[in-house]
Amino acid sequence: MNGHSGFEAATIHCPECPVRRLALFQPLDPGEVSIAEAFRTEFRHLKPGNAIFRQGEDIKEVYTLHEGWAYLYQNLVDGGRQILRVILPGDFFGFQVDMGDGVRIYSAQALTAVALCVFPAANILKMVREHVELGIRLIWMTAHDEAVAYEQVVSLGRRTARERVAYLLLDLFHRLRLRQRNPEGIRTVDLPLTQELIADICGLTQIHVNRTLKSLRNDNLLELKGGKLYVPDVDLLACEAKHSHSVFTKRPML
Amino acid sequence: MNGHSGFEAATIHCPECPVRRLALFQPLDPGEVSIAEAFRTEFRHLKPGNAIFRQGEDIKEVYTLHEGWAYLYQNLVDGGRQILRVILPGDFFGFQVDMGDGVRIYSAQALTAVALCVFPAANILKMVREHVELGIRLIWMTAHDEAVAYEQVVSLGRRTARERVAYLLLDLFHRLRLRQRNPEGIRTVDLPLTQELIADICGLTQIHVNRTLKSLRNDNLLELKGGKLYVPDVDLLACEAKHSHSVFTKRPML
DNA sequence: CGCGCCGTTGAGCCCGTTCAAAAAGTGTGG
DNA sequence: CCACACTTTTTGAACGGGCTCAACGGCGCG
Repeated sequence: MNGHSGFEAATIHCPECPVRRLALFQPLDPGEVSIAEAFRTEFRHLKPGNAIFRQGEDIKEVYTLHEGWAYLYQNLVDGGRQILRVILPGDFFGFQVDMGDGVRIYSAQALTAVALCVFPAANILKMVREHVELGIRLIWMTAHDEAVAYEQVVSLGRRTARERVAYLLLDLFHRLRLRQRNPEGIRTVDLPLTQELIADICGLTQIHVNRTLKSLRNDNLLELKGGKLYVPDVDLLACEAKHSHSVFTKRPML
Repeated sequence: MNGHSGFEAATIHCPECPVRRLALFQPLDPGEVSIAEAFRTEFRHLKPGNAIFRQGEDIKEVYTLHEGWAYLYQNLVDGGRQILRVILPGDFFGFQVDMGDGVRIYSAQALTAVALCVFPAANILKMVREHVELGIRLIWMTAHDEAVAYEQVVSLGRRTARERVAYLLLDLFHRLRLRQRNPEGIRTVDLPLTQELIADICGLTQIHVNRTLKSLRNDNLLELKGGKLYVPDVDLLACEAKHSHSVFTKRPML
């Protein structure tokens, strides 16, 4: 599912990689991109639900998601969990402070079937020291992730269930559209999230997510069924999501 | 208030700066620290409540807080606000993606009287290109801020009011203790937060923060009065805060 | 003294939760 | 193609944590 089409690891080369424009190595000139490939050690496939890494493990690798959906999350003592970030193709993830001796402070899991570009964590600092521009790129991406995290803090701290769900789906809608050939005309995107996952992102229960979606559907703001998200009017949904400023505008990448 | 003691800008030099061990330039060897000083353009004083920068403004500077308290926040359309991060002496802040042409996505404000080390934003990339280790340090700090933001996401998404307030005060207690000579023995710290500010951090109302503090006080977990926070048993409070893993342990800095 | 800010307390309401159950997919093997 | 198990979605009813509205007390300061 999700259009996975059986790549051979050996046939994927970074310079012609279709998701590269979104990824860590995007700003490098063609000669430098091969640097990335030299550092990449593996091209890995995982099934839906498989763990990529777990809270508490040593940090051995960092990743670029090549295909499919994944997410970062934390488990809680009471059995619940909070999803920290949804990862789409081209997104870089798994980078963390204490890369040397630290452990994972969150887990990562494949949501659909995924293909991953794997880089050894130990090489990252070496890479940065040898190629300063790559270091700057890494600073940029980490700062972007921080900004996105702050946006989620605002959502969870101050927005209602309707606003949170609207904001999440709008965000995903934008990010997915940018990965398409002709972003403008698109009103429907594939969205393999279950209501339970939406709940774990928005800090709600699955049941209340269901009622919230129903309410949004009744107001013709969106339609979510069978893994497809339909948004008739993006501006209307944006209004509902109440994002005072916007991470979408001037978004540096993704 | 808050022990502000009238420094002269000219008399503060980075190599002997008392908060340097916490700051951006901590890992540099003595010779390199003077680099930082060469880039610093100003040592600025602000009064309580003064804005450091505002949402929507161009990004012209980044900062290290030298003395006092400050915080980052976002205003919402409905008049509410969400505090994103509390800044203590030695903390570096104001760095953001799109440093060149972007605008602030959040505001920063002095909570007490503050003293700031100001660096021109335009020089940051130049600095990184000339001193790779400083770039690595910047990656590290940004990744740390991201981790702290994720922790707040978990708090706001999945924890009760009691847990959120307990977690916040415990976090501040830890951070403040680390800035003291003899961290172990300390049970009381200065904490100039009003209940309204705590509410804006924890995503609650001031009234409910009041009731929550009362409840925590009744259980002998903490005492907060007259700008002083007293924690009789850190472990007991940590248990209440329910942080499954800990940003405190293995904390790389701060 | 009077004003403004901050903290405290009470009463009632509402958004989102919990508990419970049924309906509607979805995939698997016979 | 159907039977079966399992996951996901839907709906109902009742509870409760945190909010709103309102009022009062304490404290610092001009």
